[in-house]
Amino acid sequence: MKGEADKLREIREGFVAQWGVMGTQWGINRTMAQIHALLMTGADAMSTDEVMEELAISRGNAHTNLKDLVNWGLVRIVTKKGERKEYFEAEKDVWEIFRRIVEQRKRRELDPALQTVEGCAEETKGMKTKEGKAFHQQMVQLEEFVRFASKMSDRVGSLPHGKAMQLAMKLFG
Amino acid sequence: MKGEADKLREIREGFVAQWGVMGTQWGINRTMAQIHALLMTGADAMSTDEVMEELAISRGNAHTNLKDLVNWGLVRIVTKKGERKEYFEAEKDVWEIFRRIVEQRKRRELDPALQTVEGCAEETKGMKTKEGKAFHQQMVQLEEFVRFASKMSDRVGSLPHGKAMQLAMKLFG
DNA sequence: CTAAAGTTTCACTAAAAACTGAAAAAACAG
DNA sequence: CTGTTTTTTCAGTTTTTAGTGAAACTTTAG
Repeated sequence: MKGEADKLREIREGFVAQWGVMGTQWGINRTMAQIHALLMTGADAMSTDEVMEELAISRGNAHTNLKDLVNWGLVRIVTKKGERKEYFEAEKDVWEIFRRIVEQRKRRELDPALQTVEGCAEETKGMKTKEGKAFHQQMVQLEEFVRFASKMSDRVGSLPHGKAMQLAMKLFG
Repeated sequence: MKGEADKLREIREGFVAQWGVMGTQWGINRTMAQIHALLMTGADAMSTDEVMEELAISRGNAHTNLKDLVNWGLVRIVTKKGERKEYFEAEKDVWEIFRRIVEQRKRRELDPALQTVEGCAEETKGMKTKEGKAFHQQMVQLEEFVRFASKMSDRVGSLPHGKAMQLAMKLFG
């Protein structure tokens, strides 16, 4: 008969693998998503070596992706007293995870888009031809939208979990 | 002296190129983003050959990405009377573009995630160990969140432009 | 039907991204 | 300091994804 611990390990491995696959579809690399899943579902913080072992990946790969996760604010470094090694621990609160992701994506995707679109809108401001006006108009629309999205991201980031849910539910029924 | 048309062409080319770069960061391939930018900022629908010419890409590439854009609902096929060729025309309304993207991403990213997480929550339902309970709890949290996100996506998709802005502004100031 | 125009597919190539493993650098205990 | 442990970097390799171009297929005009 199979113990509960074995069954859990199996299910967890399945989750980690699946999360990895989904990561690739999200435009995140597989390893990073897998490490995240692993840390998110584990009781204790893990060392680089433990992560390497568990996922059968190289040190370089483990290291880079752990550090990337730290940069995303999804994982933090902890140290155990008397030990020299770094351990990694994931943020587990789902709303907090969401906030961090929104924040980063805003920074990486929205902000650069805004710059581009702003520039194009500015440079076509006074155009007189039909094409020029249409292009300018399109850029203005886009700019407005990106600004809006940007603002929304900021707001989401500043709402605490419960409040957000409440408001959103009121808004959308 | 440089004419307005020339300047516009230059700016537009810049926009198309930039949009392509941003596409890659969004996890969308460069060509697809470029074609989208091209069609979004042009007055008329374009044929496959025109797109090939403008972006200096192969027929296969142009074809595949145009069809992908059609599948995303961001571009539609139009035919000119008396002509046999297919022409492609982009949705230009920014809010409508946003809705389509939300809809597709939900289908491609949220729905599969929900399945995975649901499964893991279900399979660990009755677990008795500390680890088992913790894992289950984490899965339940995730499931709730994904369901919430899913619902929000649907709601966004069903709101008309003006209404959405209004409501959102009220909500977030 | 036949031929021309247009669309789709696909084996192959090119480019980009991810990963490895080992060496270098940094941190630290004694 | 010196030796040991741990972290970081990076040149080279593998894997994955994107793109090419020509052939196959489809559609329609004559």
